[in-house]
Amino acid sequence: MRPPAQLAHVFREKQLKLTPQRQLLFGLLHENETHPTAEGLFEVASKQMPGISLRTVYQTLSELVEMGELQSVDVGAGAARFDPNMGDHHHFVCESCGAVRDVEISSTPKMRGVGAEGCEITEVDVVFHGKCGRCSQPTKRSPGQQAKKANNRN
Amino acid sequence: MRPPAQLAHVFREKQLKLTPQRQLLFGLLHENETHPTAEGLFEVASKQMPGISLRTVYQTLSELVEMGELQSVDVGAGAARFDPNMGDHHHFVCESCGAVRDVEISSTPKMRGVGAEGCEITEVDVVFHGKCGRCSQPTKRSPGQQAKKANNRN
DNA sequence: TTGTTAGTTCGCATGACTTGCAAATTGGCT
DNA sequence: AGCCAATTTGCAAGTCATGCGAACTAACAA
Repeated sequence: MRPPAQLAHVFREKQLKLTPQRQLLFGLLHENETHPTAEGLFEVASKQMPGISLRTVYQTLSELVEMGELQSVDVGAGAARFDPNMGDHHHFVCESCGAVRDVEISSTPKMRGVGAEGCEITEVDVVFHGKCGRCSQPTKRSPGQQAKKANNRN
Repeated sequence: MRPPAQLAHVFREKQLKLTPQRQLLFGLLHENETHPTAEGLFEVASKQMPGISLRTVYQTLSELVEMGELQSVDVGAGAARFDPNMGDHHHFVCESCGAVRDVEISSTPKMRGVGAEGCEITEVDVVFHGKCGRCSQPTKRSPGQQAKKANNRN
């Protein structure tokens, strides 16, 4: 993962101004492994920069995604998650505590069957759903991260 | 895929009334391979039953999903798609024309790495993005189904 | 056939998440 | 210091989906 130190370089390269908001958000993202939502990142950012706008968080996240510095992860329910890990990986969602984890897979799946030949595949998204190690072991204490809202969109 | 003829059986089994709206929607879904959205299904249904409510379409789709007769497919952008194919399969989305197709994969991906052992996986969703055969061959005429809205959520 | 009633439909309000817009502000340069 | 285009911000608006209650009806009984 690219360290926060290269933030200035990243923005300048794209002719974007180095504002305090962007510095903060970029830093928070890279020290955060929880795949936060825009709202979640906003809450964290607000503690260090009380007046920051949720609109700015959305705006900055979109820019970073466009710049290829960040990926937006759709886990099938609720708000988009943001992930600074741009390497080849996929995601696991604990349906019990809501945590989202990066995971590697044994091999990238291939399409089979009629019609599969003519397609140009540009991206493959794999999302595993289930219970994480903590949530599937009820004898131990509950995990730190809770799913704040059920958000059963699907 | 279960034929529409079993509709009455399916509903009765769950103590649900066999209303004209449910009959229509169930039938439309099973003769439709395009993975329609609730809105799309509503438009088609409206032609055969002018007064039908979009609310009823959402309601019925939710019921069918809960009954395990239908699956809701999230392709990462825009509204949920509905798929009567409950067999083991995944999806391909053409980013050019917006079409969604069922696809089989060579093998279900497995999680690897630290922490992967303790997890109980209940579902694996794979979505391929790219260009379908028609859209990747510009010499032929354009496909019938167009993506009505860009809906760049991600 | 008619009556009863719990299950349904429907329209509107509301909610979650995200983007559009324009005024105010500010970073980067001279 | 001063300029100006980029940025931030708050609010309105958009998309997709669900909550709610009044009106309606399928299914069963008499």
